[in-house]
Amino acid sequence: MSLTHAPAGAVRQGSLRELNLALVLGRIAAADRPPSRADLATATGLTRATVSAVVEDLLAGRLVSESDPAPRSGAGRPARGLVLADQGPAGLGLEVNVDYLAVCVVDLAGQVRHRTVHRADLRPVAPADALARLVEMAGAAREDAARHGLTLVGAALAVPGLVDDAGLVRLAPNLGWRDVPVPALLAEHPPLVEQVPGVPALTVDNEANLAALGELHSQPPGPSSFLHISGEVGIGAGIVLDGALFRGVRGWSGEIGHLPVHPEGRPCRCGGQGCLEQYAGQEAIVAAAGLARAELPADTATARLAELAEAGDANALRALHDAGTALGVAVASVVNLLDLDTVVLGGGYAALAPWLCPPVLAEISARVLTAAWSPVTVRPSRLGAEAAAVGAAGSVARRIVAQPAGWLARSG
Amino acid sequence: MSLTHAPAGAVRQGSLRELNLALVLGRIAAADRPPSRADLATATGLTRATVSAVVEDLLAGRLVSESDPAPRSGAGRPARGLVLADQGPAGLGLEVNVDYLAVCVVDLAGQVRHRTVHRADLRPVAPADALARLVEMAGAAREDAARHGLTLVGAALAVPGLVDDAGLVRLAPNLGWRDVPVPALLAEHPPLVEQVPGVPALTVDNEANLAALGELHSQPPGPSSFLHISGEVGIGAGIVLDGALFRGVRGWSGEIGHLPVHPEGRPCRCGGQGCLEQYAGQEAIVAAAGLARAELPADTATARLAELAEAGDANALRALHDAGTALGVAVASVVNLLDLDTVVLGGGYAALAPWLCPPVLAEISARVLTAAWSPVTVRPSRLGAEAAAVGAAGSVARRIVAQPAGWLARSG
DNA sequence: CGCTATTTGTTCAGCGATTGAATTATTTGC
DNA sequence: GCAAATAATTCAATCGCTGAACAAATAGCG
Repeated sequence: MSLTHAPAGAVRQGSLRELNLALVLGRIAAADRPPSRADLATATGLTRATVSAVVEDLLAGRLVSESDPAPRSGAGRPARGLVLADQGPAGLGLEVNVDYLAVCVVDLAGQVRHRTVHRADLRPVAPADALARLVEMAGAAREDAARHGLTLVGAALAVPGLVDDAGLVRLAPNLGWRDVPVPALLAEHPPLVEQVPGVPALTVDNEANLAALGELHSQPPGPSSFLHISGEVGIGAGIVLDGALFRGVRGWSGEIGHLPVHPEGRPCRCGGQGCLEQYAGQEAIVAAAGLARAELPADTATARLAELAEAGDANALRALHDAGTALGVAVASVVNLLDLDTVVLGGGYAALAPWLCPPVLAEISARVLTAAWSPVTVRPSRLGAEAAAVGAAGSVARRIVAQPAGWLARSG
Repeated sequence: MSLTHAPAGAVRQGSLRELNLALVLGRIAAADRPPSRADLATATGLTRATVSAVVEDLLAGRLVSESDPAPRSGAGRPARGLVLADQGPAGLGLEVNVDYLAVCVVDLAGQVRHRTVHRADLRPVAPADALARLVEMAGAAREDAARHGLTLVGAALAVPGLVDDAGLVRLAPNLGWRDVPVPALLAEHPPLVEQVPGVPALTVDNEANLAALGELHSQPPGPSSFLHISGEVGIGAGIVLDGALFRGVRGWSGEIGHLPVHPEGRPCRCGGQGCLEQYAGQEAIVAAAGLARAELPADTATARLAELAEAGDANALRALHDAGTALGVAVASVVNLLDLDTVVLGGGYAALAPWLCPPVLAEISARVLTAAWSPVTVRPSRLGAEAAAVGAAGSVARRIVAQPAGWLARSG
């Protein structure tokens, strides 16, 4: 229903080809079967002649390759199928979290081609040292990628905190980071990726945002608008609207953990009262289940909760039900506000989804005016704990698909 | 930070001109002074030759006209200023509300060129009859517009309720409408507007959404992302993100009135509990202020409240403060979620803003994590009660600006 | 008053990309 | 073996942008 947006800048002569390169490549990426040139022509509205010319450029630039034709019945010359190349540009995903470092490489098709996780408590580690370790892991990842014919063209770093436009980590409370200038710190190491026009060498983003992007680009394709909630010690959300992450005016959207669910309730360290985090955060659930915190390292708390709930432990079940109800109140607010029909429970919530979903759905159906006309789906995330790193790498790869001209200009 | 979006469809030969027509016209519309062709060339990145050719088309199509040059110091041939034409296409805005019908005409520049309001209690009137009256008013508006050289190219109707994609009014509780097929009812009358390719003859939308669009296009230009809250008997919100209305998956976004602000609080007719509407809706404020409802027609309730508050009536002041606090809890949720920096109080709230803003701001600063880094502005709406009708008409006019090719194809 | 510098706007040959029709390539079905 | 059908390419024509040259109009200055 919204007005079609014109491209932001001028539409110059050459832009025409750039736009059609992106259009055709995007179609190839979105197709569930390798499309032929003729398929692309009918799907895009371009003529076959134009599609052939565009595809020739894409083949020359090694962004797509020809594959076995999609099976077809009837007479006629057989088609040649087109698929995203499994060699060529790829994205590097980095993640610093409370209890692990992760690095991964994702290719154009969204496949994870490399993954390394290094478990360690990062809270006592200085930011510069944590990043240095990450750089070391990334170096190994790059070599591995090169052996598969992949060239890293950009990196994205996920951190559990607020990041500003310049990549400065303003505040990552659970990590103990404050005002960490990530790009400057990484600039002291040799460059991780090859520069490509139109692809930033490094972006830094909130973990919840990148996890949502990971979910968006996971296979098979899901809805293009949804809410992705990362339930860890803090609770963050990534809001995907019409296939694009919504970042807000300053990039700080999705702070669902501080939605007031009991306005006169428990005080929160954010200064507010009755924030969701105080009722559905990891620590709150653990406390409500009667577990001693000392004997529960952060990274096993959800596993332990799931175990207890599976075994029918009454305290754990009650704690999860109450957390789910609080979460449902917050989710009902979001759905009333944004009219989304899909909510994905990610991070630590993914493993607890069997117990969280019912109370969340109950609150939604009780509190959302339009739920009667169209149901809301609540389901666990597809990707595991490393959704953010995969989403980070994927966001780089997607950028090449969305703007192939930069890569093509580079490789001649 | 977001990826630049390519146009949805194919970029064909002629699309290039279409896009540049929209680009140049958009610049003329956005400029605060009449720009010259040279200004447009530097602003858009196109060459002066291209801009001249594009402007020639726009002049021929009567979408822009030449005006006195913008004052400039220094030597050189004087520029010819370009402004949006005050004759040519215009949008028709229609509104059915509980206690009035409104019709208005807005030209390309966003100026209101005609306005008619007909006060009446519409609740006992059948939808078909209400629409028939509106058509009659629209006929007069069209004649008046024609005398000013304006051609109506599309109509938008604002209703206080939920509307689906096809224009069916699923539910307008305060009006007593349910499943009213507006397009079909209007099709029985002679057409209101001239058909132009790319401009729908009629769109039906929620009043809160269109009021937000009215605010977006009001002069002088404000922020491109904000929340607009229409506080009437019900409370609706229009969410504007990056200069575009966000409608949600099914077009039912902005139901802020049913955000739970006291999850275990008063039951709401929506079936939920503790909805904002029960604490900050018109009826709730009136009741809290101790006013007898019988002696207060809906359309004077807010005026009476403002009067009492102005006079220092303790009950009214307390009622407004409590309502503002409840509203602030809901607004804090929205700001945490979407990271907006501007909240506009519209509808009945506009007149009550002096008393509502302080408690709203207090809740925001207490509950929004990022408020410390960047303040949130809360202010009353600029447009009056007919914001929705003006926004409706303006949305049609803006569509011509965004897609001038359709109009130009029509008028040769 | 006349000259120069400066800025605006137009003209025009050139060029890149799309277009549509014709052509070639390759397979199925009779 | 031949006709029909579908895929992909070739090529002259056309559309719209480009860049440079040119014409128009004014202020500043001697």
